[in-house]
Amino acid sequence: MPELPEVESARAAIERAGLGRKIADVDDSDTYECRPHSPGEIREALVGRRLVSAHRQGKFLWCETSGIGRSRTAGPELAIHLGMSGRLVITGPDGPGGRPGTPTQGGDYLGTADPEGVLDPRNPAWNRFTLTFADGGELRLFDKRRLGRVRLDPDRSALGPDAQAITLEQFRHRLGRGSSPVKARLLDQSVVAGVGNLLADETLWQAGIAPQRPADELDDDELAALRRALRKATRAAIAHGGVHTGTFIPHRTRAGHCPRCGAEVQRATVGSRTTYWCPKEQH
DNA sequence: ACTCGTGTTAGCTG
DNA sequence: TCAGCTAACACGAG
Repeated sequence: MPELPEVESARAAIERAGLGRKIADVDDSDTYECRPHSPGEIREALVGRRLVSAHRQGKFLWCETSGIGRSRTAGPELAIHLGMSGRLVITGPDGPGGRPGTPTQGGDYLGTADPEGVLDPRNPAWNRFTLTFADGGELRLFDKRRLGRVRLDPDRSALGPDAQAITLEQFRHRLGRGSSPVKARLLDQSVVAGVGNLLADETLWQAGIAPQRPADELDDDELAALRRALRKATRAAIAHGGVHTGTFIPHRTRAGHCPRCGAEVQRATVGSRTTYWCPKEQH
């Protein structure tokens, strides 16, 4: 279930296994995830091109594409947002014939085990978008809940600096403004890109700051501590393969206890999202 | 059986 | 302009 770390691993997988392969066909018939493009529009734009680079800003992922044939004119950017339930599946040149869950030559199935075989490309149920490469392999967006998005030439102008790359000065100016709860600021992708609900709770817990504090009441030291905690939590989550590996996240349950002081964690809605925090350590 | 939710966005209201 | 809420998406978990 994607937060920033899963998006980064998807980006790295495209870089490792998806670049340079010629696009022979595109299934963009899901009018919801490919909206506002009409069916066939993305296929028309991409057939004959290759993905040449993969980028990420927060939870937003996009690829640059090549010209067609010897043309040096670059193609459109292809953006893929995983939403809340999307996963990328990249298969190797031996394509759909590979056994489900088994890495195929030259590519791999992303994510972990697939005992039910739902990632098998022959199971069409939740495949929302597919690039078929000339070598027979595929890059697919697999998304049960249909919250993902695919689009050409995305507008990134409203996206804030990436959570890992944001400078202290940027962070102070963007985050420490407004009367909203500081957690709402953290979750606002136009303020800082990449923080989801779980990562926000982990970060606030690490920094010892209560989620409902008005953002403009935080002093410089608290904002610095918050940024430090954000970068640390993000880095750790990427290194360990997901935000679930955080210290506080496993204790985000009813009757959960703070892993440091043992106090019972509080639960409330902050910034329209379910929020857990330690009332003893977060102020 | 029923409620809730790791994300985003459009649209509305104050 | 800012801030906050709701619906939509569609399924799994508890």
